Amino acid sequence: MERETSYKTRKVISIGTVSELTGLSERQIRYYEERKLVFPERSERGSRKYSFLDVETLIDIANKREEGVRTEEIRSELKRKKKKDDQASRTKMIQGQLNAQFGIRKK
Amino acid sequence: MERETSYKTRKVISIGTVSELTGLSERQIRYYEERKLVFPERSERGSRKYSFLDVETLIDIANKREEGVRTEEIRSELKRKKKKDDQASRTKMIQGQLNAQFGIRKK
DNA sequence: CGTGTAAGGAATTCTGACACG
DNA sequence: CGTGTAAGGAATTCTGACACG
Repeated sequence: MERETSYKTRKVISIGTVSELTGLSERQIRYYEERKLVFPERSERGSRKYSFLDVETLIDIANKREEGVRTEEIRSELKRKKKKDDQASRTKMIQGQLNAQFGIRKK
Repeated sequence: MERETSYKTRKVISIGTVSELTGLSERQIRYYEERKLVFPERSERGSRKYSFLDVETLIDIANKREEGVRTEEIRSELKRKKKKDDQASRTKMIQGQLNAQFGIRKK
């Protein structure tokens, strides 16, 4: 069951556009990758590709950084949030499977 | 009331990526713009930027072309579809305004 | 630690044109 | 009509490094 990647998480935006969208320099964006805060994919020829979700994450990072939060601290916060989101998504997926099998009505 | 452009319609994808996503050559993509089938925006320095919706439109175009449909014909079909969509969107917006003003409950 | 910058190269994108038809 | 291609230039992106601190 191939889930088509959504508009929000599909990695198609190049770093220059991400820079415009976030107000961050390309240097900063690459550095946050080095510090494991964001995980762009690479195109065939090696250029970084980001999703809208990545852009939002980067905006969050920019805000935290302005408050003086260190990248290491931001990284652990993001990890916590990710874990939570993953759980929510797993729950939702299981719910979907139940609906599919037993035809539970929603709405 | 500034509507934040959605992930689907925000124009952020460059032509190389669109080419990968659609299987069309850059030449073809530019040509379809010349024939008014798609309307990319331009970045500050002039490179074309497409939305996910544009990508879907281009895939539709590719399918039609494979059937031998001429670009001019595709253009008028797209115009018809666009008119319909615009009407649906206008209806929805008015509905939203009504809800906002009179607090009509949905769900 | 976080970010700027100069460096050199490789890949991207653009436009206008010629080609075939 | 629809698409390929070679052409030349301008802008993009990449990496590794030095700098400040």
